[in-house]
Amino acid sequence: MWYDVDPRSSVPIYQQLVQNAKGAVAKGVLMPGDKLPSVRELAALITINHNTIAKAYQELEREGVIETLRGRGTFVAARPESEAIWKGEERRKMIREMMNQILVEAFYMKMEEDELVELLEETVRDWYQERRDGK
Amino acid sequence: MWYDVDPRSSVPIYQQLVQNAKGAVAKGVLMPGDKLPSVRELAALITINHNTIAKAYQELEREGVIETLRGRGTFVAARPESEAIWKGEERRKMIREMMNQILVEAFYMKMEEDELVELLEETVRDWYQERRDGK
DNA sequence: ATAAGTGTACTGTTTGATATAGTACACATA
DNA sequence: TATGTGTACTATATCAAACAGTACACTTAT
Repeated sequence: MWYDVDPRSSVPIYQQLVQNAKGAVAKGVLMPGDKLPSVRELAALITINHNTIAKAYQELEREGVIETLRGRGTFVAARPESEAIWKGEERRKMIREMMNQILVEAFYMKMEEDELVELLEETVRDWYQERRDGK
Repeated sequence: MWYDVDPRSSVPIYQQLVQNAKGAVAKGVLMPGDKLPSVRELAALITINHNTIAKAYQELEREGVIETLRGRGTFVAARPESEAIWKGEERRKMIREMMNQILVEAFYMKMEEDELVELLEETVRDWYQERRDGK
């Protein structure tokens, strides 16, 4: 499930939840309007403190991935048509940083320019293909 | 300089040093055989504890980026012709994870498949171009 | 031989983020 | 009215990161 988590990982539990949820939404596993487990429910499911779940949900809401309605629950947000600018910038920066790391690691793997371009293109094609196929 | 660091960043200082050094070597700013500042020298330069510098140097050596010679100093390593397999795997895994994050962020930016492929290819081309030009 | 400079290895201590535990409140819904 | 929702507290424990200080084995230049 998308909320599976590794408590022994060096990456914080709440961050794992954020990444997993974002990934699940991006891949179409979670659809806009879908209800997420309540903080206490999910806390019981994966044996994690409900405050930790809440922290993850709050970050997800900050990023516009989910919407929370007091007393009702949390739901996958509808993707906004025109996104707030600062979030676009935040994501642009993230992509630049990730790409830089990839380039450096590729260098140490002695990867050729064309080889890397091919690998990245293939990865992107596959990912969008899987998404179209419903994973 | 490659050893510039932000003490207020959420990413640990020693990790910043590792990333920066790897990046500098990959871009050709640091060349094989170049001598790095001694741990105490660099510690004084950027006002960081020398143990923190040592920790960064040890990680860099573990990754095969630098070589340390007792009593002599630390130097940028010559790139090995055939790298140990597990390190290749480590880097392959890193690239996969980075790519996944890029794909997710691109999704939230409503980026089209072709658009993303183009962006990535351009980034790679530019990076290798800069490297050829000596930055 | 001596002194200075190298990485390394300790012993402590402090700080901040993470996670837990327990409780409480305001809100929505059945 | 009762239950379930997110949220907000307080308090505590744990761990990695960073600091401070010291010491040792090694290399090199004086």
